[in-house]
Amino acid sequence: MENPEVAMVFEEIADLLEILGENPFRVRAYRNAARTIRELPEPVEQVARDPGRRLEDLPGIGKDLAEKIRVIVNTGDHPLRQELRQKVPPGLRDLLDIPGLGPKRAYALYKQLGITSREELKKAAQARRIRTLRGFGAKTEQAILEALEHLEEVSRRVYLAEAKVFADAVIQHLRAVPELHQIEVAGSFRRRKETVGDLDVLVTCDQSAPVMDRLAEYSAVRDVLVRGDTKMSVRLANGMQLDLRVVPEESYGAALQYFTGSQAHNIQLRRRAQEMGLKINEYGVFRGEERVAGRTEEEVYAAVGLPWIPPELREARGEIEWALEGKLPKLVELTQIRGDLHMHTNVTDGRASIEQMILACKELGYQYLAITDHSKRVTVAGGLDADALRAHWRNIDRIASRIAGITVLKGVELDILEDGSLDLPDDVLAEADWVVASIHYGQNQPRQQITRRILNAIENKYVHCIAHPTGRLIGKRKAYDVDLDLVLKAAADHGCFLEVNAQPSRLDLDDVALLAAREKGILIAINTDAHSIDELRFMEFGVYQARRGALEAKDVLNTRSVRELRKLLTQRRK
DNA sequence: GCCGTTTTCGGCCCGACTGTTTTCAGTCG
Repeated sequence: MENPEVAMVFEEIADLLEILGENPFRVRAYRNAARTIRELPEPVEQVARDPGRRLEDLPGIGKDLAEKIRVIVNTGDHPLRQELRQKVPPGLRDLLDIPGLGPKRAYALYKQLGITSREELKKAAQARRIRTLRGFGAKTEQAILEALEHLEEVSRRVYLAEAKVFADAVIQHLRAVPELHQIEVAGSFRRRKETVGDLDVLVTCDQSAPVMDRLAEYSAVRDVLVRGDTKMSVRLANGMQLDLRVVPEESYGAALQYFTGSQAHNIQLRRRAQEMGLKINEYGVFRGEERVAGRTEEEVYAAVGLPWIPPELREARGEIEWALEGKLPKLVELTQIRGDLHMHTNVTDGRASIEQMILACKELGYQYLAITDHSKRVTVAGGLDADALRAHWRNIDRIASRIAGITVLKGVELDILEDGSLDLPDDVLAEADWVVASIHYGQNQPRQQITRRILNAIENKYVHCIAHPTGRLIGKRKAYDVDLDLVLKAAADHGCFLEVNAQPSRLDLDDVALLAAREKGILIAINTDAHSIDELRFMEFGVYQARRGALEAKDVLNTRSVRELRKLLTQRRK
């Protein structure tokens, strides 16, 4: 049983308990457990079945939840969920996604009007029956109707890359206001999550009116939703909501910390403050009435005895412990990237020529690049057979010899075929400087089969790296049903590299997998998989994902010099 | 339901906002 499945049982139990008005801390315990399991880098089922391991050692898992996990992995479900479903129709959970509706009101709607789905809710609202309930009014009823209309848009998350286009543009637009001092986008955007729901923009300024006026007239603002003295919300052209908050200078750091989150990180931080007799809120760190910090984030963290923690790590995955022990990683930075090892040219499905790609990489300041066009199986992309590939490589050599100051590796994106074999024979691969292997076909194979395919590739010494190792397309296509734990183990054992694919829709390996890969000492290549010159700029997003996985420069293959790189590639083939 | 060099019981992050209400519960981030 997969971790997300186990986590979903606990999530549902948490929702149902909450709707029933159970102890909120008991609800939180189930949610914490769900999160722990979802982010566990190995199958929780494996921990449960290993007599040498204790589920109780996992954070937030005590005796009771450990037993429940055992029941779930053995039976696929837990009686408590069934019991709760008797008391609360499961459809009621769907109401929790509607802004303004929480567990209490959802239960009131069910108890008093018998509503058990969004559809029934809509009918009741249209019939003006909701306003008759105590605690509800005409405004709430109207808000529910509107929320139901726009639910898809409201709950939509966009790729970080898309959010960044808007965030950068808004910041640039607002900077023109002379009254503006500081401005930054907080929230999950600042933590560089792979998708972003809305933008939280913080500013300090002499007067808020000119800043808000300027935002209102921005071309990408579709609607102004709310405008007060210190807060303004707008809807952007792509459907995203943007919240602008004006905060006092002396609270800027505290507000930035607060609005950057994550919520789980903030809870841990505040608990620590509490133990020290302090209180943290968005206005500062307080001892009694006295503000002891708040102007900068560094100040806020220092007030609770911690160094500043990079936003990408603020997910309550042990970063506060790292900070306390002086073990915070020195995260890899874009400027440390010396080359890009996965890209395509117009010889297969790319848009730019060999020469254009080389020149563009040189322009980016890289020391090297690898050209990795598709192998023959990928027919839709015009994949190359052995002869065509050899000719392509000769061509690359010829063009590269004319361009000084950058090293060009002759590579290939080698298809891992459905039967587990590789698309080109070893003698051809041996002639390549660099081989990335990946799956394009047979993505729906059962777990064992598809895992075996990837292991075959890892075990072949001519394969340097596995590209986009899970094949997911965020929000569009699920990952292959691959046993990532086995893949990581094999990669570590065989010295095979794994990729973070920097395409905004891919970004796999993801942060959680990277944390596990880092533990195992696997070297990660951050590659753009660019199909055009523009896409070389996606490197930034790959680096963000690597940072969320706590990777340092030493953990990343393509921070190495050409010499070191060549040495590592040779080692792999021994 | 979890957790503990102040605790095995009594805590569990914190404040703003909204709409509904006459002092606040529910929701949200």
